[in-house]
Amino acid sequence: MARVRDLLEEAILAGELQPGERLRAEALAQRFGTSRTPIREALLQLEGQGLVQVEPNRGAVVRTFDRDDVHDLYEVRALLEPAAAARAASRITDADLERLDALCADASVEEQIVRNETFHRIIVEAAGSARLEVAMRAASGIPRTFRSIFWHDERQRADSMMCHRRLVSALRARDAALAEAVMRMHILGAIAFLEETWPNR
Amino acid sequence: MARVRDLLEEAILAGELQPGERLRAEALAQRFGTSRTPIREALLQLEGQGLVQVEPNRGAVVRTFDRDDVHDLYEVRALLEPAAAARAASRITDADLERLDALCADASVEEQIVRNETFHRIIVEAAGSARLEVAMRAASGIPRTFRSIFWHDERQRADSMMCHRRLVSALRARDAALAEAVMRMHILGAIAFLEETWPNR
DNA sequence: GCGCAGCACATTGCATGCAGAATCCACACG
DNA sequence: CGTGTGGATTCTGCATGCAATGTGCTGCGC
Repeated sequence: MARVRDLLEEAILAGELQPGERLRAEALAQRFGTSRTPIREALLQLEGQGLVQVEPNRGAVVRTFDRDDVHDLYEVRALLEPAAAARAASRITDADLERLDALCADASVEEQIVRNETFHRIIVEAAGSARLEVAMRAASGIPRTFRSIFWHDERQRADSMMCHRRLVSALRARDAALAEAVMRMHILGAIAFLEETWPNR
Repeated sequence: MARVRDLLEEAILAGELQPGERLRAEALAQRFGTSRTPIREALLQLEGQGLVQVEPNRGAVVRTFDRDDVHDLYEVRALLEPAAAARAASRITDADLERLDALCADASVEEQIVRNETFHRIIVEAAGSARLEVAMRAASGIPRTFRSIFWHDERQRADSMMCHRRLVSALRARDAALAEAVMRMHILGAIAFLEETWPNR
């Protein structure tokens, strides 16, 4: 079932299953070569991650995101991730620092969107707080198309990469306050960009 | 199934099913008068709330909480709830303010533990952020015995009630900054008490 | 032509059977 | 007396059938 859940999650994040799309158990079961039971279980788990909406007796749909949802989500990230970065500063391993470094290398835009997710996930995991991790999981899942808004803007992309590099050096220096500040700037910057690009109502 | 999940959740929070206790599907199915299928589904959902640990092919247990887990949990709350209070200040309805007021009335210690949960839940819901709500749900579930540590201390209990009352008046005055500050003090106070009462290691 | 009732179909929710994994216990061996 | 191995037993994970709920369509009345 974990396999089915991960495949489903990936299909939603990748936009293969689009927001608003009805998720019929039988169809998904055939697609993944299982029965309806593991599908139901996966859908319930993904509901807990905010990716899917399940209504009793009416089935599941991929959750839709409007501008306010995305804004909402980034505000929660702005609360959690700076704290994660601060905690990570004193705990992150050299191996993870290497991985973060590698993720800062140049790449195509599509590649960067995926790398960005990995980058942030490594930091949250390095914070070593199980609760923080589940809270982030609940808060951060969103189809990549919604993030691509940020990554297709030249300046915003450059800003992000700069923040990432500075984050790595702050973490390497074990400077919790700096890591926290950079992460906060990084996310608040994204919110500001969102508000410019996609003004409220 | 929602019914089964809520009953299970309540049984865990109430301490009826104790931390570490093995949760066998068949036994729970009999207890709730259903089959194993809805039980499995409920367990998976509760895993997303951090109340249960499910290991593939090995079954589910009520999650155990040690001092560090509780500390961890309160640190995440310290990040989320002040922001929730700030948002709630401009959105909370008069009806909810009344309910909060009512929850501040004197009551037995047991009653206060339950009321405290309701009090905080109302504020988080009043914040009107779906993501914040699920993040809090992921972060805040814990059997009540662990909270009773706080509520059985005379001074800590008085402090908490004072914070609650000041929160209500800040919210009523629509003072976001004050509500946020009071909530932060409330939770950091709890953390400080935890560190005094149950020192690290 | 429009709206509503009733029916047929699609889909979910739950119970149950079965295969396979994990656990437990007895017994043999060092 | 402790340790390891084999088999019986328990339990989970999944597939499937069936009942119940929801949906959409057809045809009838207006």
